[in-house]
Amino acid sequence: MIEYETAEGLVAVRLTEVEAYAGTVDAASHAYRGPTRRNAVMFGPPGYAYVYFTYGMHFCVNLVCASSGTAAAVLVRAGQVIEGADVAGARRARDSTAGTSTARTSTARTSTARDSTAGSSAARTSAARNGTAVERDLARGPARLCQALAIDAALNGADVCDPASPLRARTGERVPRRVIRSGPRTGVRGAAEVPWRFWVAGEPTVSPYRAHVPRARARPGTASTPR
DNA sequence: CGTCGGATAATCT
DNA sequence: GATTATCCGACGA
Repeated sequence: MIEYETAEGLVAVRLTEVEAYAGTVDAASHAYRGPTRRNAVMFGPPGYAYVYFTYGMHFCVNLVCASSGTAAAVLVRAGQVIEGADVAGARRARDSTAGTSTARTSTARTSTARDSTAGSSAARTSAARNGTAVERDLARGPARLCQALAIDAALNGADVCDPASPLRARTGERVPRRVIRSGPRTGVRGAAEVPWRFWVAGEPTVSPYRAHVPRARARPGTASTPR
């Protein structure tokens, strides 16, 4: 489990999906080419958060795993929000509507209905609230998880093993070995065949797998000059 | 359901 | 200047 406590409240996530990165010997790792300013935390002692910013808009969080000098870390990819779903949902709604026309979200005030755990298939009432899907997607993916927890660059280097730290990793219920699956890591270019993505079978909060897609950006010279 | 392209800025060469 | 450990909305079936 990973949890973060702020003035807005506590949000706790039970992890269902992670990815391992092996540092300088792993072509998929940010540490592959040696220490830099960005990956410095990974080369430090274990038990700290390595937070990076990517695609110009997203944060992702790793937990550093090996002792100083070895840049091994685990990317926290997805999980189930088990506490503070209302806070997490408000953050997600806020952030995703940043660019759209609708600035105010009607769901912000009535988000107390998070009781559903039984087999009720109710939900998709009309267009207003589709609570089930929203709840499932709260932390489904590394950037969404950071959004739900409000993790940003300020938390890079945070001590996640200190119980007094606002951001902390905690041991939860043990997952039986046989329900853990593994496969290639998501969206990475180098060492894509290495099966170091791990997830809990059958969990709806596990993010969909996506292979790396090389993205050739629009031509620098042509884009800005309409004619 | 599925695939496709745009957004957007820190980081490294 | 190119690339990116991503997400979202649009569009087609």
